[in-house]
Amino acid sequence: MKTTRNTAAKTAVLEIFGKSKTALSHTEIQKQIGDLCDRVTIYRILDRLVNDDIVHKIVNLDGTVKYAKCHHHAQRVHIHNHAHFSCENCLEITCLENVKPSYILPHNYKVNDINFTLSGLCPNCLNSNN
Amino acid sequence: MKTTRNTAAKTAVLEIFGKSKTALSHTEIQKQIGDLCDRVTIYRILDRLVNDDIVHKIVNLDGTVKYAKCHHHAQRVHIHNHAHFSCENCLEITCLENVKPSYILPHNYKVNDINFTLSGLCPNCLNSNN
DNA sequence: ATTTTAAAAGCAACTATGTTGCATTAAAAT
DNA sequence: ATTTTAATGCAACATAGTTGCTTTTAAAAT
Ligand SMILES: [Mn+2]
Ligand SMILES: [Mn+2]
Ligand SMILES: [Zn+2]
Ligand SMILES: [Zn+2]
Repeated sequence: MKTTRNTAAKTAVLEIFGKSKTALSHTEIQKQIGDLCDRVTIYRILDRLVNDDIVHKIVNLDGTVKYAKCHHHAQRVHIHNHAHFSCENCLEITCLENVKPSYILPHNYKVNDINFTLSGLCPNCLNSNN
Repeated sequence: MKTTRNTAAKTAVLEIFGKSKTALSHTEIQKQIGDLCDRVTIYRILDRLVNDDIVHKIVNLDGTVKYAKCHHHAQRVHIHNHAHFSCENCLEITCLENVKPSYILPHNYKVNDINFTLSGLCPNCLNSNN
């Protein structure tokens, strides 16, 4: 069993996630980290955090990849089956933890992971853009 | 109104889509196209086909982007709200045209597009792997 | 407290994917 | 046949992510 270590960089990344209400891309994290660590290190930290079910990965229709903290640890089978909203205007991606899709799958499919992303206009942009 | 033209390259791409039962990446199409046209041309054809609602774009959790023919033209509001299945073993992505997620969104969100991708093991790989 | 060990980081080089500008070609309307 | 402009080719660029290898360092063992 390989142990996971608490490094300065990892702590900084987790702190950034803690402060953010929206999902963050590698680049956005890098901007906040500055030169505290190398950009490769951020990639590796994100990989580890995803592996340890501490953050989850969100892939948008435009190809951008973002990460957000998990708010639902207890479960044994850890699937992020909630929706994500991607605003085409402000480009923010938010977890909609309470929006869970229901669907009926044909037999003989084994689902390990779900990516459910809705794009459009978020409440903020819908109001101001009218 | 700008008109769309039928070129040799576009015809070839459409033919490739016609023959394929699974979704195709730019690279996969390029391999089949050979040197019939430049790789940039394939990108531009795919963009046009997506714009014209002839194919739709699928983004997988591993970041790979694939395209598949649309089988549902008639509708006015053209949203590809069906599920896609991405097999972690054979790496094929298939449209599950009949699997449509239902979900309840909070007020004030305007949805323009949906990306709903399930990853796991497809029926083929589930059988042969165990 | 000191030593050990292997996880994590730094750095450079590389790959993969997608984009842009501009000159040239060719589909299709006239 | 001529005209128009969508589409292509090509080169250069941009961005995101990966890999190999050495060095550093967290934390376990002593
Ligand atoms: Mn989420
Ligand atoms: Mn589809
Ligand atoms: Zn917004
Ligand atoms: Zn499979």
